[in-house]
Amino acid sequence: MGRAPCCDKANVKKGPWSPEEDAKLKAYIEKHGTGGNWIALPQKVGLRRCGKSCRLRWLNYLRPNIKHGGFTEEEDNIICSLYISIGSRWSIIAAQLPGRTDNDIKNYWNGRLKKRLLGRKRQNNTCRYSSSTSHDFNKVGTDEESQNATLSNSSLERLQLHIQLQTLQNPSSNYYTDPTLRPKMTTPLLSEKLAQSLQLLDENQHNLNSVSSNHLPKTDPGSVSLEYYARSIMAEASHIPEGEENYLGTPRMDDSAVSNNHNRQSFMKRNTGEFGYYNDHEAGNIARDDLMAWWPSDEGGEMKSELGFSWGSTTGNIFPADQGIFGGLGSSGSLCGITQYKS
DNA sequence: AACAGGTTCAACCGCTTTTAA
DNA sequence: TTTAAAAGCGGTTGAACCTGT
Repeated sequence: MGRAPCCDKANVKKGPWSPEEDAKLKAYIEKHGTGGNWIALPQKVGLRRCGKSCRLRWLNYLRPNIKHGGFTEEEDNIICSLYISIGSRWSIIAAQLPGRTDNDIKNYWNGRLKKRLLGRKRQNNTCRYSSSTSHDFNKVGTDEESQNATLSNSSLERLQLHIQLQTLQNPSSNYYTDPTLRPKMTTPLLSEKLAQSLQLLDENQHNLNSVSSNHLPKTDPGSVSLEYYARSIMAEASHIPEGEENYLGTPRMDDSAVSNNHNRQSFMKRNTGEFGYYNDHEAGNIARDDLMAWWPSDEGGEMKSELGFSWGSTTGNIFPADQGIFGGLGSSGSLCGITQYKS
């Protein structure tokens, strides 16, 4: 038994909105507001539309200060970074881009940005994953369906796939020391940041083995790879002030934090998408449920894990977590190893 | 000019989350 | 605390438009 429909489907108009409908809805909301009840709104406005349809039309098209098209390079960078980091959380991504709607960003990503970033699915039977390290995906597996399924995964999964393929094709390859094995990022800025971060990791990779915490899993370097840096970059990039584009990979501390040698943690709130920082000594006060869950469980179960970033001069400066928070490692203030731990 | 295939984007669908009674 | 309704969200669809042959 399903739930009751939100409106009378038989008597509701569907399809594109006419200018008259737009004008009616816009005029009413501008004068009276939504009244906090979209379902009741169409009747008040005098529209034969579903309340959900009105809401969508208002939010995506009619409300003031909406921008359509003409995405800037900066916006591209933000979208790419966030998508790599958090996946298709369009509403959260949209929250970082004033005037943009989740629908717009989703369309832009699916229609253009993804293709630009990842290349076409296939071109002459190959996947143009990276211009410098293109792979023939037909070499991996023979089942057409499974290939398509793989190729339609998120960019993050594709990045992981890239790494896996590298490992499969060349088990002795070292992802950390051989730049040719790393996928290229779309934009020069992001690419540069990634390179910086990876370089810092190269220098500090040994720290991964020096964490003393029972909470940390053993870390397979192959699994602590690109996604962590991409995620780090995303979190960092969102806070880079204008004119300070190169600060990534160095500690972001305020004066007191520096003088007290306190490390800082970045976080992203689950509901608002808000980014923030707090110092180590505050970590225990953070409502863990507020934090973003970043990692889906392996087999499609609920998302349980959370991700913390940390950096600074100490190693293993982990949240006081007993169920699913991770160690970050730092050396010379760099963002480097970040370790996942699932509860 | 006609057609096919690709792209764009508004809108819908159905599921999940939140809210309020 | 429970439950139903509303809101929010992301995936998908399909019509309009674009581009190449």
